[in-house]
Amino acid sequence: MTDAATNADAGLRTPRERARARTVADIVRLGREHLATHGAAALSLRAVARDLGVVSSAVYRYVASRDELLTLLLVDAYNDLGDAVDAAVGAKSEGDFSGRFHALGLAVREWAVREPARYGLLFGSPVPGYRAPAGRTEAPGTRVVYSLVGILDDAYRAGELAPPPADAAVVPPALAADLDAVRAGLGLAVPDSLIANGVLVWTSLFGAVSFEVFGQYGPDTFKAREDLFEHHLHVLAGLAGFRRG
Amino acid sequence: MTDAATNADAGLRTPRERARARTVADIVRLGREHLATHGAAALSLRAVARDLGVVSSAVYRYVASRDELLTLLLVDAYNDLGDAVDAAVGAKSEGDFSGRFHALGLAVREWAVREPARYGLLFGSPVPGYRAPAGRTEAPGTRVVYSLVGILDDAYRAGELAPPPADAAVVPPALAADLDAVRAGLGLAVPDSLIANGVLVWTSLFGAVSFEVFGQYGPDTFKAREDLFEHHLHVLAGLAGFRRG
DNA sequence: TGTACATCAGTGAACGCGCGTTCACTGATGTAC
DNA sequence: TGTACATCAGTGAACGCGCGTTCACTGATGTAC
Repeated sequence: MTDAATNADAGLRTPRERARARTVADIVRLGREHLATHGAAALSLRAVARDLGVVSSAVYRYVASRDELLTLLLVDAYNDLGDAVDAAVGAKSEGDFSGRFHALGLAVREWAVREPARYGLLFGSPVPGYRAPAGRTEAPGTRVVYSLVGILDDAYRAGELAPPPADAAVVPPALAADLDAVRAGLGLAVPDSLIANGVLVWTSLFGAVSFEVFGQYGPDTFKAREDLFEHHLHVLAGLAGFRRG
Repeated sequence: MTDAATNADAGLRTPRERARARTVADIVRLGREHLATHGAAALSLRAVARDLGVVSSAVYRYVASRDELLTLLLVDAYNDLGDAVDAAVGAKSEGDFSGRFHALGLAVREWAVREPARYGLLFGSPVPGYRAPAGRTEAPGTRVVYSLVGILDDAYRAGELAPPPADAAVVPPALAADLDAVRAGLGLAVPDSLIANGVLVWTSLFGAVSFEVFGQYGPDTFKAREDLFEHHLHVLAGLAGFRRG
């Protein structure tokens, strides 16, 4: 039994409910595999039905449409990535903010390299014609960035983040308003300049991962990709405000 | 007559050759529009033929296959972006390295915002099942990064780039070998640590643009997107080695 | 405990659609003598 | 300058394929009395 099926079974009474949950989990798993080999745009309910050994109309018992399957896969992928990041961050001690930051970055990269198609679904070009339904993907989709924000805010409160030099801390008023809203919405203590840098660190982390996963570096230029990424993480840590150490 | 058709006509003698070049340019233009509205994975020769007002088999006179049309569109988009970047950089005086750097970044973002689908084709998830043929996309595909590298190397030679602090300049040997190969291949003067930072600046620039274009920020969080991007560019300039100014 | 009924999973056929690509063909445009 | 021939653009039909989704249906599994 797969982990997904085990999870899906939790708290379900009747055999029918359990069988149903297991079938939904199978559909998600097969969709995942299909995604990995053929890409999101080519994801097809009929192909999933074939792999499931069932006639194509039967999957409509479990999934209302192709778009809903995509939503399930999106949520599944976000949670898988979120779990990987949480596990890596949680393995570091609570006060080791810099260690947690590095663990987060490495976990994102590792997951992306291991799951390039699912990473592409989450962070690549949007799937044409698909719009995520309101309220289904927001929570799982923000897990990583909230974890990152949490680490930086905790580090700041603990006095371990150095604010950027004054001349680099100037933020235009319209942007300051956005950043204030972020701070208020998430209950943060970090000042504007560090939030702004944090956003850059966030986008840069995913930019570096995307370039590697999407093949922008070309096949030969960088052989020491782990080293390159770790160097990037090191520099980004400095950008985020961590003092050298 | 479109610009593309004008360019395609250059140096062509006979009316037939000119008509042919104009038709190929029309096909590329229609493919571009199709791309913008339906995405790369949905790009279809039949749809292009319909828009061209011609039976589907007729386009095979001009384009050997769907994959070749994709290649044409890839090259077309790379060159369009490259032209936009060259124009923006060229508008700054030769010695204004920092200005050139900012112009490059802003031009990339502006082009991407104006052409999200083509940007996605170049920098999003790879098109499933498509592999660029060797030798067709490399040159146009490297225009922007070569421009960036040129600006940074020129600035370094002019003494306007400060190398990072010694403790941030440590590069592991395997990565140093990659960076040495880059330096030798491109005839650069910049030291390892600045090349490494330059790679991060490059990926971060596209990471920031991709987050904005692919909708990762969410619809509401940042209203002052130009300000945010300019702030990022400012910080990235510092990372690249430009002194504050 | 047994029976009548409701619920549900899965079938198979069908609808209407779009796709890439091939092929034999018609007619118009260009070229060589 | 006129004619015979070659080249090329575009047609229309066809091949075989896959897709999402609907619908009436059969049988098996569960539930209420």
